[in-house]
Amino acid sequence: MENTKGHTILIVDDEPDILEFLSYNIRKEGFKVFVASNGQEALRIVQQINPSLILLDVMMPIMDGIETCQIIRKDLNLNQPIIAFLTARTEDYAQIAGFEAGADDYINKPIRPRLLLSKIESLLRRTKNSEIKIDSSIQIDRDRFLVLVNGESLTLPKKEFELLELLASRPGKVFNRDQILSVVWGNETIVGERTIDVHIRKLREKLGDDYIRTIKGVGYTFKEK
Amino acid sequence: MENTKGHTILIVDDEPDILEFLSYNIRKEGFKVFVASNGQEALRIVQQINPSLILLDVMMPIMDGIETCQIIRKDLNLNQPIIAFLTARTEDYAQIAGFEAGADDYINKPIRPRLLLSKIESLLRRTKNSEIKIDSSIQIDRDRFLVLVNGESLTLPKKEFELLELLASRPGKVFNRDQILSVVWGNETIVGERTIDVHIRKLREKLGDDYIRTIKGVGYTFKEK
DNA sequence: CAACATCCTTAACAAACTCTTAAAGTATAA
DNA sequence: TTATACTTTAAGAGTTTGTTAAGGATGTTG
Repeated sequence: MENTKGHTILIVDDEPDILEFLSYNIRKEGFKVFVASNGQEALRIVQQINPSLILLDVMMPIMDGIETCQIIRKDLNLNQPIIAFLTARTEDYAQIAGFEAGADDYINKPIRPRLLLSKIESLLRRTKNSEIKIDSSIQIDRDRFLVLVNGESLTLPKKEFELLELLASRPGKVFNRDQILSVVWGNETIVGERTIDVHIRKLREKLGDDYIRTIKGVGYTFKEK
Repeated sequence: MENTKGHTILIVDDEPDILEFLSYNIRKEGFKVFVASNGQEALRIVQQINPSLILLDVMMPIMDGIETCQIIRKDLNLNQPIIAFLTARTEDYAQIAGFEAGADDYINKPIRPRLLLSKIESLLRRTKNSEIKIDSSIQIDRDRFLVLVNGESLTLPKKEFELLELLASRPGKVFNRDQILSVVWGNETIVGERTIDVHIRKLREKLGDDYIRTIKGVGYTFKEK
């Protein structure tokens, strides 16, 4: 996979302190950073630099983040950037509006640099990676929580999706029950012996029996190729 | 089976506390331990020490674990190490990305020393490369739990697979019944005298009679070359 | 807020598969 | 030849997984 460094990032916030704090930290990691202090300014800059990622404050004078986001999403000439909103924890209503406007993620203030940076890297990685294409007959879209099987699109419940995502991330590899449990359920959660099987059952019901194979005494594997 | 001690382990994490905690515990068990605090440093050290196993934090500054893993996996000059990711359960996306990047396993934080050590031992027990290639006519793939014989792929039951794995791990070497029992069945399990023979029978049935030879009064051996 | 829907988990039983054993047959070495 | 060690077969004991239904938790809608 490609190095995430060298990407262009635009930060939009009306508070100069935050702008400086963020740009300093992000620049230090080797990204190209541009800044804007309101939505209008942001739009102008976006046209010129075509950033890979925009960190967008929600509450700003002149033009707020949600409006800005909507305008960017409608602009078909743009190489659509990843957009992450910066919000205070209390503005939870904003998150919903934000997703509707086309945001990819949220970052809560106060912002911890280290967490921010790893989130940025993971967001940038997602550009290339948000779709797993197993073969022509099945596709997994992480952003939309969607699975395409033979042209039909399915939305799976969370656990089923995560389980499928894990198995499909390495077709052919056999995942044993411990590995499945600790990825999908976490190490602390204790669930009964049959829980995995039931979810496998449901996946097979929805996808067809050809995709997931049982290796008895070992685990499960997603069909290769 | 070979002692797992004496292996070289590289631990990579940006938090000094974790680094110290882990290296103390792992060293105590007799492993050679090296440490690095980010991906770049890890890459340099890997070149020099060629570790058997790398414990790799996902979120790190400068270069994160996933990128590091990808680079290592692409380096054909390297004797490919086993790679286990260290993750917090909340970073669920990272776990899956980790598998895609070529991880063999992952260990969830917070880390409990006992569990960690037993996981390390079980990881090291695998051969470094997950494929044993005996010759052009037979191949054993642990990841996929698969045996390729003359182009045909077989999935063997667990015990048969483990037995074959043992014999094939050192073609030509004669394993006596005690050795086979203690590796495949474990030292505690007591099974009858004929059990091994029956499994050998089944293997010969599936692979053909040419691969496993009986040395009467001594044990079994896998054909050399 | 009641009624309804969805998801996750569990429990109980069924089904499938694996492993072990016993028993009888065959090869081998002394 | 005869004892010993291995081979082969088949049955059933044992283990693992599949399936179904039901209940609790949570979310959604009128």
